[in-house]
Amino acid sequence: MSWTDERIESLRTMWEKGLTASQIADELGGVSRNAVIGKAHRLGLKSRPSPVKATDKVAKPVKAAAPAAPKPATPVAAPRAAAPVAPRPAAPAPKLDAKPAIDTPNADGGLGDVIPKADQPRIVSIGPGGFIRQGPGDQQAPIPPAPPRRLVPAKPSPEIADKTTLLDLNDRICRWPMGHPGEPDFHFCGEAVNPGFPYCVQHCGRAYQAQLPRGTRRPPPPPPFGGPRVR
DNA sequence: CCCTGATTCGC
DNA sequence: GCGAATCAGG
Repeated sequence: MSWTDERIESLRTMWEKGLTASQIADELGGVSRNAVIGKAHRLGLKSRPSPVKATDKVAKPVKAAAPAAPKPATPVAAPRAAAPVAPRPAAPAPKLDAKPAIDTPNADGGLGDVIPKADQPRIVSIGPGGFIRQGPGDQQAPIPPAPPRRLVPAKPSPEIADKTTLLDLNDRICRWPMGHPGEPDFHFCGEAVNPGFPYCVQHCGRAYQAQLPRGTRRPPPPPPFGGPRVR
């Protein structure tokens, strides 16, 4: 697999959403966790609560320590420690624990209890497929074209026999995705659409809320549509 | 052991 | 540029 623009874009999004490299690799498919991390770094986006931090304690007695002897001309090649070990940056990250527990698909209908995030400067809503909708003020990339994740040939299986599949979509039923493309239970909402919109009334609320007039106090932050990994 | 991300380095 | 191998903390 190669890093197409789409795949890179997905990688960026997921990485910024806090997904682990494994999850991202899993989601993208065809790449390893390492590949994802490597790519992320090459893209410049890095640094995230890493389990490995400052190794300030001892001068890495990993291999070929030899702190005293400046190794004049060691015949025996010193594999990795050949270069002078520079002190690691060790960013003083302000301890932010707790995983991104943002993913809590609220059951339909009851969006009553939601935690009013006071420290959230701007409202970011999540679009179908877990894509972030951005306000007019902070557009950054032309991602409007359909969220192209891996699409599978809509394999018919007993589990989705009564679900709304890709093939069942038409302009009168809600096409809000439930689950993730490629997964066995992936299907669409299937409710009657809110006339003029591609989604039912309820999902229109999810899809368009970020575009409501600024004054409209409508904090119930979207129970973010399942992050990639709902199950 | 498992997981995580960071880094190195041969390709 | 890519990613396996490796390292290192949880």
